[in-house]
Amino acid sequence: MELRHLRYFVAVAEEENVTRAAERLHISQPPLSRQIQDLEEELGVLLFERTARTIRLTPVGSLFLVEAKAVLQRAEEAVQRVRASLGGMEGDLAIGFAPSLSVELLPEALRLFQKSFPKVKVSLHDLSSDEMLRGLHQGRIQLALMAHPGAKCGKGLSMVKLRDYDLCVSLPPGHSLASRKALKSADLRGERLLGYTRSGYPEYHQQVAELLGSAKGKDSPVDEEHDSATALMAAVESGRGVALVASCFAKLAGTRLLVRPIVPRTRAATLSALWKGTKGKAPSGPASHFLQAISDLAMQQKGVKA
Amino acid sequence: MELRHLRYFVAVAEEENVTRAAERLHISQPPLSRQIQDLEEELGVLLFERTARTIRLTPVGSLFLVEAKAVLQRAEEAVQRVRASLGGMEGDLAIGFAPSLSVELLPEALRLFQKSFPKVKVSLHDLSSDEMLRGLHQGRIQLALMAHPGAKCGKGLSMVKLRDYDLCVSLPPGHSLASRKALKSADLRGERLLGYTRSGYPEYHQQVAELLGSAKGKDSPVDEEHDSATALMAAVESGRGVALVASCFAKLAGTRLLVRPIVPRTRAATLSALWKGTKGKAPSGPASHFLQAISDLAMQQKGVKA
DNA sequence: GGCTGAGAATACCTCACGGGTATGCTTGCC
DNA sequence: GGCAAGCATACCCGTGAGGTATTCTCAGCC
Repeated sequence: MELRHLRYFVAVAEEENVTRAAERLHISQPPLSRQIQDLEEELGVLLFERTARTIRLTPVGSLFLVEAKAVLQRAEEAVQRVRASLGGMEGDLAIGFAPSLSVELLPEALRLFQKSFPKVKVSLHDLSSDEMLRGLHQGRIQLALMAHPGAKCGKGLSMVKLRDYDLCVSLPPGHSLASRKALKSADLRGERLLGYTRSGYPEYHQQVAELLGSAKGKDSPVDEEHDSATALMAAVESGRGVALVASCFAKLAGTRLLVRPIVPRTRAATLSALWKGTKGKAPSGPASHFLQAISDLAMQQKGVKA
Repeated sequence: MELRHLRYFVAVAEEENVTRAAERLHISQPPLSRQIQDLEEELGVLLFERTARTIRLTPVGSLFLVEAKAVLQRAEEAVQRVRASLGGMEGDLAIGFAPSLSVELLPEALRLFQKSFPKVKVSLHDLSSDEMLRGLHQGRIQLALMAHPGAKCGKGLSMVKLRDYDLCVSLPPGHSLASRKALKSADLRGERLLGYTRSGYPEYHQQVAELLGSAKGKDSPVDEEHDSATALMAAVESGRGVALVASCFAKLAGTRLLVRPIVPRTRAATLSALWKGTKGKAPSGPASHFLQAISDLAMQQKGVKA
């Protein structure tokens, strides 16, 4: 029996659903089923009652849930204590970040992290996606917070999704659509559309094209391209048009601009964390703790939203 | 971090010697070194002070030793509790055993086991080595206690060594060599030598031949062959000669025969436990607990001897 | 009752890593 | 200085954890 078995068991027990538990653990469903079966065999005990569509703890399983949590808790404590005895971890941590996407998570995560590891020197670097990937490979940054890079992520890097953001429309205050709580894609007909540059944000353009089609009879529905969130914000503020942005743009814009959700909900972007190392392996050093902090936070916010 | 890391760490910390710890864990030294390094890296803490020839806990390491033991303890407890909640494990356990070799360990191990698992029905089967191997494959026995089968163990079986036994000479009381505390191989010159059958115990014959060479100018130094310990005992008792036997024969013979060690010490046989399953994997069901009990006992007796 | 979709189990494959062997490196000791 | 004890490094191999594709089962629905 390994701690892995206990972590997996707890996830399944709490979700009462193997598929969801697998998502939470960032593995796929079948291996999780098998690990649970292995655990049951090793213990010689049936932990779950199964029907074809449901899985629920047996009484013995409930007992073992308490026990398993206690063991994991104790293991966590052991690690904490030995780390604490060093007076907190020291070291440097360089993080690359996409400001517009990470605005909701990064500041709070940073605050949490520095509370636990005050001696770690964190440096933040506003970089493009390509720069981040290069920076990771070259070791100039240990962690990157950026839009999900899809398949082109390259070898030697690991990744977790942190948070999905939906598409929204950003308007200047006083705009004719400002009174609406939510907007449909049809509402944008006739509006001058501002957006990010196609070269720097290809996924963004794909999403926008899917939403609006070639309804406007052009290659791209975007009439004017800007290369950063701040530039886009200024352009919208100046009244040159409206912009399709991710929901977290709202936080960035503060009271300068209005942000209205698109219905039905459409994915704009996924904030992911990347680091150097073979897939599935946690980063080393302070980066692992920062990742822990920001994932916890993301999970928490997700829970609140749901 | 997995429980494996903690088990390994505890072994190294307690032995203060990677090589010995590896033996105790039944793995080889280099992978153990690596796992310890992995653990240190993951914790971000130096657990051991190393010189080229020694390895000793750092102060932090000592702290973590306490913690690691506590975690393992807690995990063990978790398993015990959930098993206990089933009112103790039930089931059947068929064990094949070589009476002469297992006489020192088996009765005591059985007693310990039945104390913890009173509901398990244990059946003992006095079998030849070949019968045991077949029995394991066919599932007629779940565990075999027999002389170490060397390479010819066959696929699909796992094995651990439990205990080594040295060669001794068994004499009838009143024999001319009876007054000696220990015997050298030269002392046996001129004695009529009784032993086990060559077909049933090839390793035994090899050991004996190595000890005595062809000093007696024959194919084998053994003058008379018997196919069981009880037969051999009767033959020696009747005064037909002396027998080379494993040290545990003493327990079997009680006061009927004398048993004197050979110096220098020579390996006679190794008692091993075998079961069905891929290598390195513990047996399933009650067999795993019986194995646990008998290994613990063997370790303990070894400790006393050393 | 047949159809469909949700969700667990099964089958089979892949590759990372735990473990093995061989070897190197350091140092205490005769 | 040669030797041996003992940890680390280099490299190889097989196992098994995890992935994908598929099947199986049943609840809900028409």
